[in-house]
Amino acid sequence: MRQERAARIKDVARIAGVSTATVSRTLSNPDIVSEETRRSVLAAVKATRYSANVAARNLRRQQAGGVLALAPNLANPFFSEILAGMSEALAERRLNLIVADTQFGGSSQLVQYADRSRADGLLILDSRLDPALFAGAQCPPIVQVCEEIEGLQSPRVVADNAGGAAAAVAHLVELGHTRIARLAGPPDNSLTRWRDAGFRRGMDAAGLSGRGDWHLTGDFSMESGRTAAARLLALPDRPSAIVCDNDEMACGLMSALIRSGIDIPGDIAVAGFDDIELSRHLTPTLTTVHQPRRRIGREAVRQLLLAIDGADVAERTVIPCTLVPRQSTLGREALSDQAAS
Amino acid sequence: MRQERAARIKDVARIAGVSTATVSRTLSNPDIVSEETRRSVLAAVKATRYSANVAARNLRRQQAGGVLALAPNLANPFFSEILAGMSEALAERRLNLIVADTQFGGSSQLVQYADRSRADGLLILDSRLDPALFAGAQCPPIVQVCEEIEGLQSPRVVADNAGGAAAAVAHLVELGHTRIARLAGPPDNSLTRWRDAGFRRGMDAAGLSGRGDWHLTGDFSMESGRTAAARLLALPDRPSAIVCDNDEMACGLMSALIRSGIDIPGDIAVAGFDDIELSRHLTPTLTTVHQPRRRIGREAVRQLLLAIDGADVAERTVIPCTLVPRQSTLGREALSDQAAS
DNA sequence: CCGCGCCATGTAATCGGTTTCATACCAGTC
DNA sequence: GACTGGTATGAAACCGATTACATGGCGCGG
Repeated sequence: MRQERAARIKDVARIAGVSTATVSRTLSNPDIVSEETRRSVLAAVKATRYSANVAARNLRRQQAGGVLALAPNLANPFFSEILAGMSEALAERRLNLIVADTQFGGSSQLVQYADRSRADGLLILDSRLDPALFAGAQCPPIVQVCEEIEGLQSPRVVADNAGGAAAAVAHLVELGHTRIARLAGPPDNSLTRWRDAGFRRGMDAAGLSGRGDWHLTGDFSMESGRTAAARLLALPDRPSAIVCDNDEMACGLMSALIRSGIDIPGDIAVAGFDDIELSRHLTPTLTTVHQPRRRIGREAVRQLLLAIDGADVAERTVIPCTLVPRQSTLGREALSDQAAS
Repeated sequence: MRQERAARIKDVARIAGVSTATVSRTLSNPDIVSEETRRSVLAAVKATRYSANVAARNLRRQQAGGVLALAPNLANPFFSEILAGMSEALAERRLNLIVADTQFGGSSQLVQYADRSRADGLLILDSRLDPALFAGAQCPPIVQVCEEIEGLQSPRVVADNAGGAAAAVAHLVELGHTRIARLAGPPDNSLTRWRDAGFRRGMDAAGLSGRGDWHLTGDFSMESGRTAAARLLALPDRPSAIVCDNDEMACGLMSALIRSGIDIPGDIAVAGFDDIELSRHLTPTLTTVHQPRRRIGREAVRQLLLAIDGADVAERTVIPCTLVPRQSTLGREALSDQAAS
């Protein structure tokens, strides 16, 4: 059994007794060839196990055959479900999902990604990228996902960050809290800003006013949640509840508070944001705002495909979030049977 | 400002006053052109913001410019760090990482992935795929990662599953346990088999013998861990420790045991496998076997690149694992200050 | 019976690079 | 001064598909 070269369209044409044009037509648009021709071409395709050369097709069609997702840290599980949604949506259109971790290679490597021949579209999940990277005329359509880059004009698909934060406040208010603090993310981050707006909206709706010394800031890491706990404990006048800008910080905060003998939610109720897998396994389980990540990924692809096809695209698509009440606000008894949910 | 077409190599050549061949040489092999020519070509490249068309280059070079990773479920965070390692290693060679979720598209879509023109290599992380998919002569080099497909001959990069399981047993033995049970994965899974071998090796080394009724089976899900707990509790003669084939099952098992009033590790010590992020946040934190996932990803790429370059490749590369002792075997006090680690 | 139009198909241009082969030039050697 | 060898470069083939354009045949209306 000799090592055979892959069949080319010429081989198929010869075997089927037609021209290469007819083979191509049969495969991409079967209806326009006659029944008989179609049969013999398909037979030849099967016999030769022909499969079109992707590079040749892409060259002629002036396309790349794939979409590139730029994420700040692939190892972060927050992204994996978004990527899964993207992969799912792209598979329907037979487009590849190419992923790149923006922390490797530096901008010298990144700049070449903004190239029509490399990707038919860009899904940007990292707000720290320089908008200038995508300014060239060769840059394919872009959709920003979750985070937003100031100064980069493109459609965005984001979670309802404001609505989610407002819902968290409303939930606490409903439980009787009036002394509500906030552990925010970095001030220049778009997520922080939207969640900030939602927090204030929620407070206003309840007739409450935020207090300056109850506004803590972190950097989305567990460690920063831990250090925020120390600042919280040092306050002369402690809040009865705190809304955190993500689950990691909430987790760090909770574990530090618990170690200091604080009861959650008895002394302080805690709410997070994102609903990462971890949240339902903490002790106590963490009340948080769920982002439908798979759906966000799918929707981002949907918008990108629209843009690639030249259709009108919503400048901003907002995906609703839902509050998931758990023990960190409700207490252990109320939910003991749902610990697994 | 009119919408300009991207510059082609011809344009660069004209501006620099040389042929396209010289431009191509200047960019891919600068040393073989004269100093003067190089300068004028590079100036023209900069002026036109020229960037080579990827499809054209790939077509001529008979390559794909990327490597495809096939994973069973992208949303599973276990894979994300492996993918991050792959992405990192591929970036050095300027190869794309294309990811595909094997649960979408079915095998009709999958079969076309095994094509040299689509990917320069395949990284297979899913052992449930049909080896026949990769039997064609057009199939690019393959490396199997973590899991192994029986009947698919190719290099493999796997964690030291046997060694890890043996280390878990040794750890329990050292703590004085002699009555050690096992919660295994699906019997036909390659991970289960290797961990099984390691478990027996560890037991043998300690002069212990496994008991048939202490061998439970699950499917790697938390739910199956939960149902295993019921079977464990129903045993007339309970073990003092149990080694689980992954962390998810260990997690489900622990939460069900705790709800039944069992103390961990007082009544039963529990060990897992994988060291997923969750493990260090459970209560009690879970003793488990850490797999260096990023390194596994990097190593898999290294082997694949060797295979692509036609070099000799180890048929099997085993990456060492390390046991991470935590509260579920040591008790809470012993490690209370390390809860964060 | 002519001519129009449609349908199925073939011919050949085209996509944009890389690389082989040929050539011109120059320095060094006898 | 002819010859050799090496270096820098250009002309053109080539990668393998898709598709614009051309063509031939056939049915049908006038």
